[in-house]
Amino acid sequence: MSELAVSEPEQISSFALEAVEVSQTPIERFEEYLLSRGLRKTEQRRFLVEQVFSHHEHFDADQLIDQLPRKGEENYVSRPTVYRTLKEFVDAGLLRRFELNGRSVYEHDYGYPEHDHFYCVKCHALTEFQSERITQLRDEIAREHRFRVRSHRLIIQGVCHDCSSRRNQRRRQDLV
Amino acid sequence: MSELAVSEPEQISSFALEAVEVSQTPIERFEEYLLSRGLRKTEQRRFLVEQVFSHHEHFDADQLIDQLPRKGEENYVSRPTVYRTLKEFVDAGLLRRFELNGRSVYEHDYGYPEHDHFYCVKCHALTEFQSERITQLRDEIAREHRFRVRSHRLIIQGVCHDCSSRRNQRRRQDLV
DNA sequence: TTGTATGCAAATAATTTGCACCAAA
DNA sequence: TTTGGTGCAAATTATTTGCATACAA
Repeated sequence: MSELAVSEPEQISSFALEAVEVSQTPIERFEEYLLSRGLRKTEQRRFLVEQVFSHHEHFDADQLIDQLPRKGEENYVSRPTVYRTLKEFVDAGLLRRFELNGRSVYEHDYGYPEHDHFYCVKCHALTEFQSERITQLRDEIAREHRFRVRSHRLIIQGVCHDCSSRRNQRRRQDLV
Repeated sequence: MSELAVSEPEQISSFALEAVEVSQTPIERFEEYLLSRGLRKTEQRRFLVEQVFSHHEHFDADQLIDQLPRKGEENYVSRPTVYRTLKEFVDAGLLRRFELNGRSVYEHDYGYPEHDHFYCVKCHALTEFQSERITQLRDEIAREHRFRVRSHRLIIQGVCHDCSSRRNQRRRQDLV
């Protein structure tokens, strides 16, 4: 099976990266988006924006739902509404979405710097890194192919430093 | 909705790239894999290797099944067996797998050069390109982060040349 | 013969949809 | 008031699994 297709639930972690300069908070930007489309400011949307932009770096729908109030509790948001709202966030440019191991993973886009990921096939950690060189090279290659770039997604798979150094002895052999 | 998340069935196309030097055909290599694991050479496996390595560049399970014989016809292979066998191909290093729009997409790995993709958000074409510079940069960055690279996956999203040039007038405005 | 492989039907898992009711503007 | 939004239950889609049977070694 490919490295991108492990079946265990993955741990998702990340470095803290410096925030990008933005004139509005994600909340303000989302409100503007709603206004521009004639959509409504509801309790659920307000609550979800807050949650998503206070807690996470990467997450999938289930991880988000898990840390939301349960049915019956205050601020409960149903599963379909979570999915519908995540779509709106992507649409509004607040979140970016990609797929890993068959499920959708979301990460902050608005106010968050461009970055790529290392994916460790041992511990399944998804770790961010920044490199302007990648963007430069990407644009250069796209120019050569007359392709108009909108964005890109790069995941480097392999074994992270932790997993290849502090690995117990009897596993050393698998590490090359 | 993100570019990676269009819901229409995507067209998948590619450039012809030069084959990499290999000492065995995919079929031979698969047989060796089966042998090494004590698995059996069955009609279904033999037929699927042939199909996959004669027809496709990129495909998903449904596209493959569509061009296989139907139930009742000669060489019919059931859906579960197709999925099981695709997994074996990935395991054997014959195919690589990645996810696009929520489904698994497969491409030739064995005997096929390393490459990356452009994904056109207008026509949904997935087009291959080769660049050693990307691999170099990837390895350089990984070294800096002490990450042991096994492979990578890069998809550049945007608008392909065809879609941005021979586009009808009333669409010009969406092209940035 | 002996266990692996296959096909079938059913099960999963993630996500989406239809619809009646609710609420923001 | 009017139209969009929500929750619920059910539907969908892709993929996987249990199990009885078939077949390669």
